[in-house]
Amino acid sequence: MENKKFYITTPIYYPSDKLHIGHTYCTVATDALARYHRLKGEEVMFLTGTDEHGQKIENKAKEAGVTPKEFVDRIVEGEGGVKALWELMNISNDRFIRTTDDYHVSAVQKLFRKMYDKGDIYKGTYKGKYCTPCESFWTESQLKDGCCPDCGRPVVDAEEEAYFFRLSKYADRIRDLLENTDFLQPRSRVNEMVKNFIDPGLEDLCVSRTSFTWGIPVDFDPKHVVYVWLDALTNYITALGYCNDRYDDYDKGWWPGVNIVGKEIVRFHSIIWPAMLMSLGEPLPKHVFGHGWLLLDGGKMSKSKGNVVDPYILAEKFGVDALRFFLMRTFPFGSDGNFSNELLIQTINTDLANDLGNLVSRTTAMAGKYFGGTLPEGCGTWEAPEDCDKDLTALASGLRDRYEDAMEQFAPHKALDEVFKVIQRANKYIDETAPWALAKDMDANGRRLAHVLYNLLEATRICGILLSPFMPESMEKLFAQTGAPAEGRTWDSAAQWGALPETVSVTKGENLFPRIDMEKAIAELEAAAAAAKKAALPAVEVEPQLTEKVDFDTFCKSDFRAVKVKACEAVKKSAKLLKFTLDDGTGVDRQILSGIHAWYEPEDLVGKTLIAIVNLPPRKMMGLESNGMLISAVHTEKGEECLHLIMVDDAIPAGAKLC
RNA sequence: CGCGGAGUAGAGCAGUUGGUAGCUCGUCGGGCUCAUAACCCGGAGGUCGCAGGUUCAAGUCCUGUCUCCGCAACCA
Repeated sequence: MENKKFYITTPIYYPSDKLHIGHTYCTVATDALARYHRLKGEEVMFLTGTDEHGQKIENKAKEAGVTPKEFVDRIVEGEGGVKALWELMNISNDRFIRTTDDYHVSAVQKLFRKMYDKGDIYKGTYKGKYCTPCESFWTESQLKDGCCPDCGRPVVDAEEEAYFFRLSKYADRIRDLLENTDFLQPRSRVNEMVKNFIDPGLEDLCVSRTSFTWGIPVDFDPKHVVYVWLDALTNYITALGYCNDRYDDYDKGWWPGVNIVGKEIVRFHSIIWPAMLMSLGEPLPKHVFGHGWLLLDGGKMSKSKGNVVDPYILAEKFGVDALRFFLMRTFPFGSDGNFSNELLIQTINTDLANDLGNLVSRTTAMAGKYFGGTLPEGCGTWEAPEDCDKDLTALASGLRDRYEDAMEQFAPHKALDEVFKVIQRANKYIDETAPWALAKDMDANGRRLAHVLYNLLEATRICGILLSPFMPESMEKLFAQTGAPAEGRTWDSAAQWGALPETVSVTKGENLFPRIDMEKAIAELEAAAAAAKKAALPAVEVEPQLTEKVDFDTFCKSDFRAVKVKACEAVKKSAKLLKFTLDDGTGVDRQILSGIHAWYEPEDLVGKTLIAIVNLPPRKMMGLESNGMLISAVHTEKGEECLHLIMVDDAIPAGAKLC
């Protein structure tokens, strides 16, 4: 019997910058769904990847002084890059596609031609507003006050030759797909798409560009590159081998699959993507699910706001599983949610430390204390179950099915809620049965006590199985402590109360989820964020050089001299100023004030030979007169100003002129 | 202007097909001591933005209205 095939994808991310918690959210969710289907015994293919073409990356690479490929290589493969992040987050993707991969490039060219031959792609003229300095086309609606939204300069009417996809031809079928099937989820997204885009009428779509070159060339017309629609969306099938020989899974029945996407690209996935597949004569995705966003302080997180959350820091600090769990547990998958560090820590403490971790801890501790870690034979049954026994077993036995319902609806937050109802019930069960009281008379109550502990282990086992798609590593540790064997960790066994052998060996191990000190952790996170911000600043920055020329005579008028520090003291009531008494070779002491106390202590400077300009007009500072200026080298390091006084060889006599 | 979403206890949020308003934190009181100062029970606290309407019954449907947020060609 062949197992059911399940294909699931994340969007391919745009590697113009480091990925943040939002990308992590999406990928973790898809991973949990993939692992859930694997747990059910299905054959799973899980794809993620990167969308590497386009003008923005071309520009970013230019700024960085590297080729576009070098630029994306660094972000995708490099340290702290996309692949490293997924590895850290324990993402179980089977494949990773980069749109710069050879097989994808040639496949896109082939299917472009296929659609062209069919007549669904045709050559036309792209008319729009063009910003010459930015070399960008804009539509009427994109313009800000009639000017380029990027640079604010005026735009001109322009047109260029381009290829178009006959999207309009498929409008009716798309409307039907959206309105009358469960293709697009959650359902709330349907109205948005239909009202915004279908109702006003679908226009044909420009699918090629000549204004930049970082893309897949149209092979029969190489001055055009394929625009992102065809390039990016088709990754879901080229990665299976569609139109290429690299893989042969497309023909093996892996397609159609499920596309998990962020809400901002629902439009492309629910209108353009199915239309393209219709044109190619291929099956449509089973579902496109548009999840919500993680917001910060109620607003969008973005690089420009400087409020992006770094998943690396969080995973390192709180653990990968805790972070994964938090993301899935806290936010309804289909809608937006407000991210905060406080909420993260609170969720970890409440659900993982207090409820689940503590349940495991007290259960395993008691099994060890009262039975040496192995419960007696026969502990799985009890002749006269009390209400609390029935309650717990009933709730836990039915858990798998309720969990499955939620997961099938793409509602992991609901599935987790069901699991934690059982965990909370189990904690209550301990209070109700009071094992420590039973343990006082083992002769009379030993069998009852063993049964109580067995029930707790069973409830924990079932929860552990269902939590493993979310927290794979931690559940391994949990099973190691509660002694559940491999056959007691399966999907089937999650619906079987009593699947745990009675005499497994139970060991109390380390705390699965340590409690987090909220105040301390928040303080550390803020410090880390500040440090990261600092690290992002350029290592060394110097003032740009002046382009304006100064004529030689003017330069010669500046009288630079070597001077020796005879005395130096801080100016009272001034944070910055030092007062220098200098020997300038004239025999008369010269006094200069300099605002460098932040960098130098006065006693360290006495006797040094410095450089000063001596013919500046006198100037009063803090009531003291300064005659000239000491010369320093200044630069910025990690956003911090640095200053070095120019000190020269003490062999140079006071008053020596610099020229 | 258009489209979409949100307004529910002090805070943050749940509330599939309309039928006694829930959760986490906080707060007040009690219990327990197996456990990660954790666990269990109970109390206080909400006219579910506002105004109408449908209904035996509406946070849940309809109409109007106010406020906030997002989207408007690629940012999960």
